[in-house]
Amino acid sequence: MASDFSPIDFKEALNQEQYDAVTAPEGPALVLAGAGSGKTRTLTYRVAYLLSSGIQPNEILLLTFTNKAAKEMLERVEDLTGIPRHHLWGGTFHSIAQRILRTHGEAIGLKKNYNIIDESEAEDILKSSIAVVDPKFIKTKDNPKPKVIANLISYARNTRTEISDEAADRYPFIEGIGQKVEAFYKHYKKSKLSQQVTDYDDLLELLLVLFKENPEIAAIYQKRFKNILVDEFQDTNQLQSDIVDSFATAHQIMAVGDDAQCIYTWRGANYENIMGFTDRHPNAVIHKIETNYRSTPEILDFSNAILKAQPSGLHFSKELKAVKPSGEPPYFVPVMDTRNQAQFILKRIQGLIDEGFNYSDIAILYRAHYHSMDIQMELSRQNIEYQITSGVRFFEQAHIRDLTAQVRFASNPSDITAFKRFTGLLPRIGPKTSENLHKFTRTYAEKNTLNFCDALRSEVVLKKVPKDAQEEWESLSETIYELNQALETEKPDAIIRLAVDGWYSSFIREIYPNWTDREEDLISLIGFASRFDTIEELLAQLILLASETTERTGEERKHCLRLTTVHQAKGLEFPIVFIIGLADGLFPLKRTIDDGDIEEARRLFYVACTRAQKELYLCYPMLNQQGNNIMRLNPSRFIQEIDPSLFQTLKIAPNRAW
DNA sequence: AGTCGAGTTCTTTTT
DNA sequence: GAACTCGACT
Repeated sequence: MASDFSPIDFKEALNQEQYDAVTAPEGPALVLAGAGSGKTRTLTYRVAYLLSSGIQPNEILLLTFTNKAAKEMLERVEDLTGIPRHHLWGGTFHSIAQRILRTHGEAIGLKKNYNIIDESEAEDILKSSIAVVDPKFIKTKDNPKPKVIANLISYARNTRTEISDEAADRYPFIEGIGQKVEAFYKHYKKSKLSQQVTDYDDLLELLLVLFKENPEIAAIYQKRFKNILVDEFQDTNQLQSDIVDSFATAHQIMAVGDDAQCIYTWRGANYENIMGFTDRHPNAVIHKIETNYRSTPEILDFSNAILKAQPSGLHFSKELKAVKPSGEPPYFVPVMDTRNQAQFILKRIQGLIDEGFNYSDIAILYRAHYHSMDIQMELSRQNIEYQITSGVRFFEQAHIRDLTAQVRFASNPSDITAFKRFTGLLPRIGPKTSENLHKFTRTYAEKNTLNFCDALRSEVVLKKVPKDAQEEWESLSETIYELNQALETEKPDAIIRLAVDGWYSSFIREIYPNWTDREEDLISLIGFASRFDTIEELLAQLILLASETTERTGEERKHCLRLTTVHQAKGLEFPIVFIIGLADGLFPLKRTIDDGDIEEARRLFYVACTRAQKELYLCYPMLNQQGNNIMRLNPSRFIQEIDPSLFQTLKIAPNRAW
């Protein structure tokens, strides 16, 4: 209990800037916290401060951008105050929305057991919708692909613009594209509702619909959350901003962010949210936190110089002030090519280890995953362990999705998307056959007033299954039926265990040569499931926690070298940072130069550099070879625009040892 | 009509 | 290495 904890000495724990923000009186506040200035610290102490001044845990809403951030902050609050983290409402916008919809969704036609689908499933549904609405559309070569349309729709929804306008904007040369995409979307929406599934954007949109149509439900939360805190405010989009507004009707909000670190506009992040905060909350107080505890003055000077190249007027002026002792200016390292780059980095790392650094002190950052290929190869060649926050996430692995699809379906038999996923594993069953089977079973079940999962294992249905699949079908349908029955009585972990031991366990043995690895994953899923009280909550979190990457080896890997994209490195810090591929075409990417947002790429570079505490290496490969053709590359424009006195160029002769 | 297999192309960022 | 295309096969 909180009383067991000695009162926190806020004055002692914080600097003046932080203290002012943490103890700010009621009313809207905007905290502009630069990189490394203790943003998380400020936010967690703010929560602790509120709690210590008598606010109840369930009166605080803490909205974060990632699950990781939410977890970290709640843990720190718990350490500080002793209040268990689950007493607080903290999480991503999506997970909070999910939580509320699970309770009140029925008011807008969402059953309690609705399922959340991921991006690829959403694409599949959209694709079938397009095929229904306009069968010729997909076959016409000049038309955008379903994936691109899905992207466009999502962007429009997140920025709260008309889908038809967005489509017409992007494809002015396609006749009537606006109406078409609009029609696709309408069908897609209907399809999801009939399956009782929601995509990511639905969670946010439907929450707003729920609040709008049911003011009495909205009032519950508006009244309850006396304090709303939003992290990474610069990366919120219009949809999220509207959600914040729908909670904070009395301006009881503290937004924390750094406009210089806005790197998600491609996902609809709206710079205006932070820049126009004081307009929407007229009495807002701005707190600037500019003391940087992370980096040497040299690294900070360099980072500040990146921002100086920004066109003026689009940002709050700020300059990070260093308190750390002086170090070496950042190294600019031209290398021949990416292989050479890998060799340089490995040699230098060896040197750093000899100097007494640990592998875990070192991070290698890059713009895109594939930039790290050569480094990865070199690292495994030399048997150096590394931790990579890779593109493939735990939940997205095929076997995890196969298994959860079964549980999902048993829990919500209208989820045809899930049905297609696992039935499609059987021979001679593709999307079409799967759909027909579902339709047939439904009619049969209705006629005989049978439970759907019961009907699935009947003789009549079996006869409709292609011959090659019938044997597997008997075992599969039995498992689905068992799962469905178990939902009533069993806990989530028991249900997952049932699925792991069922049809799928024999199936993976036949399909995958490395089935033992995969079975291990599935078994770890049972452990994960035991953390949840209801199967709905488990299924939701499995999707929403998708970014919780393959961390099962997490514990033993903590001590090793980190490879990560700049985006995923946000919020982290390392004594030694290597940024690789700093050439025009790689960072910024060619695509960004051609038709992207250079300003955002520059902010991304700023984020990358401000991760470094002691030493920063900027590697520039002069040649890039893709396939057979070799191309000359220019140094990244972001380095060229910086005063050369702020960094030192390292000349490495091909054979010179470090 | 729908599924399967071989061959080909191209790699952003995440809830 | 995955995702997509295209032609062959049931």
